[in-house]
Amino acid sequence: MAPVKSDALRRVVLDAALAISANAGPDALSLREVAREAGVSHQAPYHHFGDRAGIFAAISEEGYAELGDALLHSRTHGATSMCEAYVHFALQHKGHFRVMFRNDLCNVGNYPDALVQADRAFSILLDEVTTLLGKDASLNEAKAQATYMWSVAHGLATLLIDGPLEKKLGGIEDVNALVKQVAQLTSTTIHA
Amino acid sequence: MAPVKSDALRRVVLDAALAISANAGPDALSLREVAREAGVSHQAPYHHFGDRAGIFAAISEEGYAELGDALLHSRTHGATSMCEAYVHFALQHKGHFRVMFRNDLCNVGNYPDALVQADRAFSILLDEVTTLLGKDASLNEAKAQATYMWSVAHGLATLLIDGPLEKKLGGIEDVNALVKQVAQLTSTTIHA
DNA sequence: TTTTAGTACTAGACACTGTCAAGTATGAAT
DNA sequence: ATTCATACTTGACAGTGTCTAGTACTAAAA
Repeated sequence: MAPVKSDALRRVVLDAALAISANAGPDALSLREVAREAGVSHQAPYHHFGDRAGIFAAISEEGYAELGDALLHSRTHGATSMCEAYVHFALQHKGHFRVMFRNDLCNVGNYPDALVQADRAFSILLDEVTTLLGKDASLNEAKAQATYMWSVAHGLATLLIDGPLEKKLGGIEDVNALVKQVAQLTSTTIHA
Repeated sequence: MAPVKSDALRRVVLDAALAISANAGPDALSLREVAREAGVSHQAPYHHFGDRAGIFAAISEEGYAELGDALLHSRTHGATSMCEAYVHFALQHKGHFRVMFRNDLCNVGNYPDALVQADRAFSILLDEVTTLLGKDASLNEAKAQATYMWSVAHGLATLLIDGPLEKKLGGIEDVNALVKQVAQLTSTTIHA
C-alpha cells in the first residue's frame, strides 16, 4: 500500500482499527500491522494518538457521539424505538461498541473529549426515561427504571455481538424482529 | 515464592489468572508473570493448559459450572430470584465472568468440557423461562421472552462490572437493592 | 533389573509487540 | 534567515506467546 500523507493517516489508522475491532476484536489490534498496511513507519500512528489507549479513546469518542445521535433521533418515537436504536447502533458499529465499554483498553474518564460524548449519550437516555415516568415517580424508582432499560438494551446488544445467543436459540431467523419484540417487552414495563 | 509441586500448579495458575482478570481484566494476564510468581519456568503453565486460550477455556468451564449451580439453586424461587442470581454470580466471580463471554480470548465451542457446562447453564435458564410462560405460548414468544430475560441480567451485570453505571447514576448506595428492583421489573413483564 | 513410556517440568531461541529516544524533512511564522 | 512546530523515520529495549529440544522423575512392562 502506498504511503498516506498528512493527518489523513489519523483516519486511516482509525478505520483500520475499527475494522480489526469489528472482525477479530480490539485486542487483536497491532499498531505495527496497521502502520505496515498504511505504508508508514511503526511510529507514525503513535504520533497521532500518543499510545495504544489513545486510539481506543478516539474510537470511544466517535462511538459515543454516534450513539448519542442515534438515541436523539429515536427519542421522539418512545422507549421501544430507543431500545431498538441502541441495539442497532451496536450491531452496525461493532468496532466502536466493542471498545466503548472496555475500560481496560482506555479509561474514558481520562480523555475529556471522549467523556463529553459519553455523558451526552447517557444524558439523552436518562432524560427520556425520566420523561416517560412522569414527575410522580420517586428518584429511586427513576434510577431503577433507567438502569433496567439500559440493561436490556446493553445486554441484548452484547449477547448478539459476542455472546452465544445465536447458537443457544437455535438460529435467529430475523434479528431485527427479535430486537423489536424484546424492546416492546421493555417498554411494556416502563409504562406500567 | 517457592516453587509449586505437581499439578497443584494448575490451580495456582488458574487462581492467579482469576485474580488478574478480576482486577485488571483478562487481557492483562501474562503467562510469564504468573510463572514467575509461582516460582516455576515460563513454560510450566504452558504444559498444563496448552496455550493462553487454554487457560481461558479452563476459567470459562469453571465459571459456567458455577453459574449453572447458582441458577439451579435460585430456580425454585422464580424469575426475580433467577435474575438476581445471575447478576450476583457475575459480581462475585468477576474473574470468571469477564472471560466467559469473550470469545476472542477462547472460543468455548472448541473446548468440549467448557461447552458442556455452558450448555447446561443456558438450558437451566431457558427451561425456567419456558416453564414460567406455560404451554400456551408460541415458540417465537418463548424465544423472545428468554432473550429478554437473559439480556436484562447480562446487561445489568456487564454494566455493573465494567460499565459506567456507578458514575452516571451518581453513585449506587445499595447495589443489591438496585439489582432486586430491576429483577422485579423483569419478572413483572414475564408474568404478564 | 533393565527398558520403556509418560509426566512435569527447564532452557534457549524466535518473531512480534508497545514504547522510549533521537534524528530528519517540510512548511509556516517571525 | 532563523525559529519552531508538525509529521514523520530509524533504531533500540524489555516484555510477550509460542516452538523446539532437552532433563529429571516415576511407574509400569519386559
